[in-house]
Formats: sequence, structure tokens, C-alpha cells
Amino acid sequence: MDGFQRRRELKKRNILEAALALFMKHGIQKVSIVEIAKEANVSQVTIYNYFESKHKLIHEVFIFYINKAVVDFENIIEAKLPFPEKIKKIIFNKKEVASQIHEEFYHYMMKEYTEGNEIEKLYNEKAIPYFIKLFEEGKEQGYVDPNLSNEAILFYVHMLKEYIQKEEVYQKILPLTEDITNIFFYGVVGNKEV
Amino acid sequence: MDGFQRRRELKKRNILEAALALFMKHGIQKVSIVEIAKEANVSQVTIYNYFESKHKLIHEVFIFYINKAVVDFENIIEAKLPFPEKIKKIIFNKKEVASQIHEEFYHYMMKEYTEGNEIEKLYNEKAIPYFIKLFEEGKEQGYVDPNLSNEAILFYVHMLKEYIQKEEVYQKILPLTEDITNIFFYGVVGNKEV
Amino acid sequence: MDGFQRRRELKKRNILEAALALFMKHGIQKVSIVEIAKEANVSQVTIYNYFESKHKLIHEVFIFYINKAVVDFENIIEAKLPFPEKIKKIIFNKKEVASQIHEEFYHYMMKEYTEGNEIEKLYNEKAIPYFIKLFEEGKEQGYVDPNLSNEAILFYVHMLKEYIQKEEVYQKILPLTEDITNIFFYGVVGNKEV
Amino acid sequence: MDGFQRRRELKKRNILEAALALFMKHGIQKVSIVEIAKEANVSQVTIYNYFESKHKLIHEVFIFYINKAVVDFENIIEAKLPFPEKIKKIIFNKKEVASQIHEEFYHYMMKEYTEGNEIEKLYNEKAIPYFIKLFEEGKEQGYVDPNLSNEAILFYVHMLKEYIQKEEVYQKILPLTEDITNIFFYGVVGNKEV
DNA sequence: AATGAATGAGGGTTCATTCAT
DNA sequence: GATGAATGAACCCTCATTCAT
Repeated sequence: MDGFQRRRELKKRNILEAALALFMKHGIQKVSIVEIAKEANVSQVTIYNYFESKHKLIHEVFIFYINKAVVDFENIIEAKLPFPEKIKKIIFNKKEVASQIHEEFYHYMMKEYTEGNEIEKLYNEKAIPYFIKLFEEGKEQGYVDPNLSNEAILFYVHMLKEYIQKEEVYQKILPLTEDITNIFFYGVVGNKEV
Repeated sequence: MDGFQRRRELKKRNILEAALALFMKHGIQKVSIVEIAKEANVSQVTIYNYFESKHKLIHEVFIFYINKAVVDFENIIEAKLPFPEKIKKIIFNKKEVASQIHEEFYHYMMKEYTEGNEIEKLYNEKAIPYFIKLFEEGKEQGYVDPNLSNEAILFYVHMLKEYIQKEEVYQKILPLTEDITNIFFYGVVGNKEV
Repeated sequence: MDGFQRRRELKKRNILEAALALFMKHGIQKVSIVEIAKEANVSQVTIYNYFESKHKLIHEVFIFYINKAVVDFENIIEAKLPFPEKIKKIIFNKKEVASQIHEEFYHYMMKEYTEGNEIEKLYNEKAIPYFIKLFEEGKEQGYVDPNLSNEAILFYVHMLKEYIQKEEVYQKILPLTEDITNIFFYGVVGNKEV
Repeated sequence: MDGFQRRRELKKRNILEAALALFMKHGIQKVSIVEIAKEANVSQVTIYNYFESKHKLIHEVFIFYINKAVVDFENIIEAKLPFPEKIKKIIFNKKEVASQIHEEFYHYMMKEYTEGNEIEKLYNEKAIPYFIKLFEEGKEQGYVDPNLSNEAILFYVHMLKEYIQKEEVYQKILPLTEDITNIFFYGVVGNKEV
């Protein structure tokens, strides 16, 4: 990659970072191209030169975000930690990519995700295998009921993770961390063994 | 309430119904005042006469929605059903108010909800007591661990309910209903008694 | 038609007049909605309120123009004039609707005209019958070869009329009026009878 | 001309060809410099280096086009064909330079042509003499009334040629070819000798 | 009280042209 | 000399809100 291309990549990354930050803070519809351009210190048109349209920019921001998230996620899974700690980290650790995620950003992304496009492919190829590996580990160690389908557990983890990441929810449930972890592992019925 | 006022209230209700329907279908930002006016068969200005601004209209729509939701919710709680059935109904029953809720509507509402305003007050006064009553019932019948805080269970139920109501999630998890219910009651560890 | 509607129609007409004038002067692509709005002393948005889009405005301008043209045209046909005078008037008389017609306006209109839509219908219903009547009159009086198809004559008249109306052509051919008329009637071979 | 210059001329020609092709297909205003650059496989700036501005590029494209057209035209005039065949070819033969000419291109060119600049000079010097020669030939052979001014005949030929070349007209008048040729030679009064 | 009409501000997008390498 | 990158200005269009009747 020569100097030209390197600079191009750098600028593209700048724009993606700026867009990601703004989308996470204010959602997608409320963020205008002008704002992103200002945040990234480029002209509007430069953004169009790189991304063609707002729609395609959003798409690339998603991919950018997922790639970042997957790296953080990988680190947790591969770490030397007891299973429950990993789960806790995955669900509660907001520091992975961004501390505040705007709901609408998630919504848009999930919509793209469910429409069977590139983002879904990326997610399936990169993230799911780690999850499966994690759950199998949990099953082996007796932390997870082997009769449960991986899909169902995945759903639960996703939901918790996503819901807790909402800025308006996060602060409310911090004192409930223990209880929520308990419910995740033992359900509302509770741990009868203890 | 004289005839004038009654007609006034009726018209207001018409507008609220129209706005609610459109918000749920398309989100809030994408629905314009003109559209609402058309749907409600009134002039735009009439909407302004009644609600001052779009922002305040949205606010009143939320209150309107919650009041409706609470009624549906009340019916479930007071019904003669075993505890687990009530929980299932609350979590999975999409028919309560609307079959398809647009994500963004929820987001806006939740934001209003957490900003300590009228909507929160309404919710706290009307909905929470029913939940508490339900959970106490669950605890008495041995379905719920008495050591768990009501807040944590509330959080869990809310989360499941909200997450499942998303149109893009709903269809994916239908086959997982049993597993999800099991995790809710017994956690990922599973029911060791069986 | 009440006061409201009358004023509405008046304003619509104003906008159409302004648009028509500008389109004829500068063509269509070069004329922006802002310019039309300024010329008509209204806001841009008012134009959108009346016409929805530039495309539809253009369409209505065409219809407006054709209706005007047909009236002028009718007057000539129905007038008590010898046949050759009528033809001359039709071909050379620029004062009918506008003194200067921008080429591109014609181009756009003809495109619409050939795409089998409302404009074609309008033209066929309103203008063609007068032409046919005129040509039949010419044939009866011996001014027109009865073996010629009406389509061919129509084509010829159209072509001459349109071509001469071009601002860049008009001034050049004024001194040639006699010759051109002669060619129209007797062809380049000339009137052998004389 | 050394190697440098030859390569320069070649590139210039490439750009002109590309621009001409695009202008003829889509008109002038709708074709952007970027598109021309892409079609010619050069950078936009290269175009500016050679032509200074879009306006001047258009100008040079016109000259380029006329030169090409004149050559085709010359071939017809110098061919061994009876006079009426030459006329027919000139008027109806669309294959001379391009089969489909976008109207707007003609318009622009004609405007330049009438503004007393280089293009007019070129046309007067190169094309007109051939026309005059052709008409004199016609007069000698009795096909053209010697009393008619060459300007008037030129006007007629031009008009027919140009009008027929319009893509939206061409197909409509194909079945009328005979009649139109007849009108050109004998006028609407028709050939009384026959 | 209710309405049709009107508007200023802003959104996404395109383009001829210039800058910097 | 040639290029990719960058830009200011303009365009079409939308919307929450206000005006005038």
C-alpha cells in the first residue's frame, strides 16, 4: 500500500470513527452528513467521494463497528478466566467498544443484520463460532444445561448484552448486577442447591 | 363535560390514535405532522391548537399508550391463571396493544421514561404495583426465589418483553419459546430437580 | 368556486406563467425552482405544495402551454382568411403564445408528447382536428395535393413552425419568408405554371 | 510533431471522442466532467489541463464534430449519384456521424453557431461551399427552381435534416419518406405535370 | 375554533473546478 | 505532466411551524 492509499485509508477511518461516534450518541437519522464532515474535519463531498451515499456510509460504519466489537469479544473468550467471569464480562462490560450506545444505532444495525446481507455474514462467520465455543465450554464445565439449544442461550446473552448497553438502562441496573447474573444462571426460581 | 368539551376530547383522541398508529408503524422521526393530520382527518393547525408542538404531541401519545397498555396488563394479572402462564402471556403476548411496535417508538418512550417526568410517574403509579403483586404471588407459590429483589425480576421481565416485541426479533425466537421460558425460570444451569 | 379556490387557481396560474416564461427563455434544466419561486413571488415550498415536484410542474406547464397555443391556433383556423394566409400565419406567427421559445423546452415537451401520455391525448383531441379541417379546406380549394397524406403535411407544417420558432433561426430567415412559403407550396422545383 | 506532441494530440482526441459520444447520447448538461474522464480513461484534471473549462471543451467538441460531419457530407456531394438521391441521403441518412443525436447537443451547437464565432466560420468555409455547389448542380439539371435563393434552399435542407435526426421524430416519419420527399421537390400543391 | 396557505431552515446529493502530491 | 483528493455552491426536496382568513 503506497502513500496515497495509506492516507486514503486513514481518512476513511477518520470518517468512520467520527460517524460511529455520532451515530452512537445521537442515533442515525438525527446525524447529518454535515455534522459528520465537521467532526471528521473534511468536506461533505469528501464523504460522498468515499462512501457514495449516507446509506452506504451507515453500512460501512456497521461493518467497522462489528469488526471492532469482534476483536474485543475474542479477547474475552480466549482469556484465562472462569466461565462465569467471561459471561459477566461479555454481558456487563460496556468498555469493549463504546461506553454509550444509542438505541437507534442498534436498531438500524439489527435491521441490516436480519436482512441477510453482508453484515449478517460477517457476524455469522466471525462472532457466532466464538459464542458456540464458549457455550460448549460452559456445558463441559457444568455451568450450562446441555439440553439447552445454543440458539436459546445466544438469544439470552444477546438480549442481556444489548439491553444493558442502552444508556438509559445501564445506570439503573448497576446495583442489580449480582441478582441479574443469578437469574441468568439459575433463573427466577433460584439456586435450590445452595 | 358539556358538548363542546366532549367533542374536543373526541377529536383529541382521534389525533392521538392516528399518531400512535403511525408512530408504531414507522417510528417517530419519519412521521410528519401532515401525515398525522391526514390520518386523523384534521388540519395540521388543529394539531398545534391541541398539542402546541410535535414534541408535546409525542409526549401525550406516550401517556395515551401507557394507559392503554396498563389496562391490558391489568387484565392478565387479575386473571385466573397459574403463575407461569401469566408470565408467559406478559412476555410473549404481542396482542396487548399493537402487534407490531416500531423500535424507535419504544426508544423515545423509554428515554422519556427515564427522564423522571410524568410518564415515569404514571408508570410507577399504575404498572409497578401490579408487577409487585404478581411477583409476590410467584414467591408465595414457590415459583420465584424470595431472595431476589423485585427490581431485578422486573428488569428481567421488562427486558424479555421489550426485546421480544421487536419486529425483527419476534419471528426468530418463536421456535425457542420453550427454551426461553425454561431459562427464565431455571437459568442456563437448568432445572437440576428434574 | 369560492374565494379560497379562486385565489388558489390564481396563484397556480401565476406560478405556471412564471415557469413557462423562464423555461422558454432558458430551457428547463437551467431553471431552478428557486428562480421560478422568485419570479412568481412565492416561496419554493409553495410550488411544492401546488405541484409536488419539478417534474410534475414541468408537466403542468406543458399542458398550460398547449392549451394556450390551441386557443391561438383555433383563432387562426376559424378566421376569414384565404388558405395560404392561414398557413403563413400558423408557420410564421410567433406572437401566438411567446415570442421566444427556448429549444430545450420544445425538446422536453416533444418527448412527453411522444411518450403517449396526457399531453399527447390533449394534443390529439384539441389540435389535430383543426389541422385536418384546415388541410381538407386546402385540398378542396386546390391548394393542396389531394394525394398527400394528412400526416405528411402535418409533419411539414409542424417542422416549419417549430424550426422557425427557434430564437436563433427566426431572425436569419425573416428575409426569406417569400421563398420559404413558395417552397412550401411549390417545392424546390418551383411553380411551373407561372 | 514529435513524440510528445503526438501523444498529446492522441489523448486530446480520445477525450473529444469520449465527450462527443456522451453528449450525443445524453445531452450536454447531464454529462459531467467525471463521466467524460472515466470514459476517456484520464483524470478530470487532465481534461482541465487540455481544455481549461467545460465550456471550452464543449466548444472544441463542436469543432471536432463539424469536421467529422463535413467529411461525411463531402462524400455524398462528390459521389456519382443523381441529384435527388443526394438530397435524400443528406436529409434522411442518419448514419453520417451518429445514429442517434441528442437534441440538446444540437441546440447548444446551433447556439454557438449563430453567435458568430469560430464554429460559424468553420461551417461557412467548409460546408456551405459544398451545399452551393450541390444546389447549382440541381438548378442546372432542372431539379431546382433557379429563382430560389440558395439561402432558402439551404434553410429547407437544414431544417429537414435536423428535424428528422431527432430521435423522437425519426421513427414517426419513416413511412412518410416518399411524401416528404415529394413535398420537398413539388410542395404541397404537388407535381401537376404527372 | 378551524383551516388552507406559506415559510425558513435544513437534509442528502451533484458538479465544475482547484489543490497538493 | 498527470493524478487522486478536496471543495463551495447549487439543486431538489421535506418538515415543523406560523400566518391569514
